[in-house]
Amino acid sequence: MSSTQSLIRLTLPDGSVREYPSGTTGQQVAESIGRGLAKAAVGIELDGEVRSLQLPIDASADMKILVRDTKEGLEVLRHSAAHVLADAVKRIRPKAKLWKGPPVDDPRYGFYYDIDFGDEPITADDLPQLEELMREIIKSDVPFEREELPRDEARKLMVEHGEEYKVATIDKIAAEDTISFFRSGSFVDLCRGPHVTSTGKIGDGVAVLALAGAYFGDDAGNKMLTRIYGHAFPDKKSMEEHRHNLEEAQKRDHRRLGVDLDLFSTMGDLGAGLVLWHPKGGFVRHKMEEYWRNAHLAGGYDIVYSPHIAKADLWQTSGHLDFYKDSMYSGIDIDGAEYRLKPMNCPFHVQIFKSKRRSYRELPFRWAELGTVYRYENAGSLHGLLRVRGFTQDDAHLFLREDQVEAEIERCLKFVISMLQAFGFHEYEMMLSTKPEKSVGDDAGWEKATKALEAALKSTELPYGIDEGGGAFYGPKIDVKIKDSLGRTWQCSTIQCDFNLPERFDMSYIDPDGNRVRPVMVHRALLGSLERFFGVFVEHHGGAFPVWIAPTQAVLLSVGDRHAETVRKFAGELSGRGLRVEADDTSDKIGQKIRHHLWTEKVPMIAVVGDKEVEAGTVTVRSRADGDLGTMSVAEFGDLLAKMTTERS
RNA sequence: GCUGCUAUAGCUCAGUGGUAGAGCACUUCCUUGGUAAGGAAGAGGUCCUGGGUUCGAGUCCCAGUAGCAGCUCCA
Repeated sequence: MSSTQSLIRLTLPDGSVREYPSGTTGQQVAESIGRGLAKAAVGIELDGEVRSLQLPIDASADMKILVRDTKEGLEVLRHSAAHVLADAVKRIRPKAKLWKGPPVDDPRYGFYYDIDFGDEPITADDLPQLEELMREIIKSDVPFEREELPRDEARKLMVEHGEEYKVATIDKIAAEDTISFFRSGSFVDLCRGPHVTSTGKIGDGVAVLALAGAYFGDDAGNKMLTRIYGHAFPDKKSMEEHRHNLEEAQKRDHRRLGVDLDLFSTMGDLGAGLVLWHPKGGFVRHKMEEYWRNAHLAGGYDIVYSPHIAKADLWQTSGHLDFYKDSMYSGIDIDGAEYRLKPMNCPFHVQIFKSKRRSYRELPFRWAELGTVYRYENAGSLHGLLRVRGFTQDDAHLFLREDQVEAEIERCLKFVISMLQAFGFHEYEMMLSTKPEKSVGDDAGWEKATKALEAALKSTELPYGIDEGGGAFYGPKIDVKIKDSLGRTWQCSTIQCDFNLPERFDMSYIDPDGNRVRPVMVHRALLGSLERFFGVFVEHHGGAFPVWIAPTQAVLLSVGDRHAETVRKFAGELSGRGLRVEADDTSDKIGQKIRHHLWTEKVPMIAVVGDKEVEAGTVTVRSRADGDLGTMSVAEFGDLLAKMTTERS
């Protein structure tokens, strides 16, 4: 360390400046400020760089002490927990070879460690033992000691330990970078850090959660290693809350609710990734589509339809066979020509455009279709309704003159937001993706289109991010992510400019001077895939659909058998008004009926009919969301349901 | 596609190489009641499919199919 005892000046976040001898460690600084702080500290930020507490500081800098419950502090905590997990693993499998163990930003897991177990694999049954070992290591409170080694010594150390992946990592570390290790007791791991000062600082909020495969180097061409997922929180209580949240998410899983509420199924003999819509799920989807169609017709769109298959030539011209052949189903021979199932709707809409000569006076065209497409997805990526092989896009294509682009995109984005709000999503994350390295179309076109997208984003006055180089090869795009009731985000909506297809299909319209001019093409989907959106919608509402879209809006319950006739009569009156109301005239007890309809079947409203109600021609209403709504006439109850239906609540 | 795990009643799941089980749901009966489970009886099975080992396979082995967790991919 520095032999000169010069002083360094550290500026803390509150603006105060403290002087220390050069070489003072972050830990010592924290202790000098306060014992409580020193205890909570897990790392420091020095001029914006996160570092370990045990490192000496040898220059003046802005310094922030990271405590365990900040974002940066948690990363250090979780990184250290990963290190302890590796230590635990080596105790039960000394021959295991370590690859990497970073903290991760995932709602379910805090960190993982990728390990090659060779011919001594572990199973899920070993996870509790690993968690127990981690707790022991944490309890023994062994110091984390950081040391730097010259390259050849570092290499030798890892070769001695049989850590071939670590040796490979060392060989990849740039010459000017230092090679550091962290020791805790007898365990040593090549690691950049930062780590907490001792294992005890990790605390008792740790868990070992799951086991999975992961490619070495995250490359599908490489060998598959075993990934162990864990989590670490500042305290035990947070960990318990996390487990509780995982359970809550499980209860809302659309695959679970799909079975429980009899909405849809994907299993059976029809083939993986294909969906059967049962009557109730079909009804909800029907209501979604009905709203969608009406909104499009009101919003200046025309509705078009296209077939499920087309000649391979069309997909050759569009470029799909060149770019996405692996994801397209193989050809079908029809009268000696090859046909393909459609993976997208756009070429058909282009064909509609090309079916006659188009004038500048006709533009813009806004053509929308609920078009069912088929894509071959890897078997392992299929997931309920969220990732399937046959799905319906709420697709539309705009064909525009250049002077219409900006206004149309703004109109589009506003439409996206109103549609998402109609389905109960009110929080968004929007992202503008710009020109990637490989692209078609000239720079001027890209710039104009990107500006038009950005102007539309600005007009919404909502925040958005920019993904530089994240656009498709054929044009820039806006993606909208929605946030659900559990705070998870889902990408559904997209607005994409396309410079490729108009070119490939040689599209044109006639301008005022009689010249042929290329139209601008915009693809957009509001809900994305209906299957996927339905899945997200189910999870967002936990299966408890709002009145306007619920398959059954209300059930009338008879208290005793003598009310059966009246309850059927009342339900008939309400059904006659176009409301989806059923009667439960069975002789179950009222408590059981309420439990069944309101809680198990998640019907939004129930109404009880007993002696009093028969006498007065009323019903006593209870809402799933708002509880007891009191007694009202049958007509009033009908008005309430009708009002909720039109207001989409 | 890859790694690992799983497949028994409508659902959730027990099941030790030797006669197929439970809870909930369902049907019927009793109960006639007032806002989150009244009682009794009954019915319900291609133990995923196909091979193999064995006197004998739901159970062990192999393959396929489907699902789960993750990785890779996602126009």
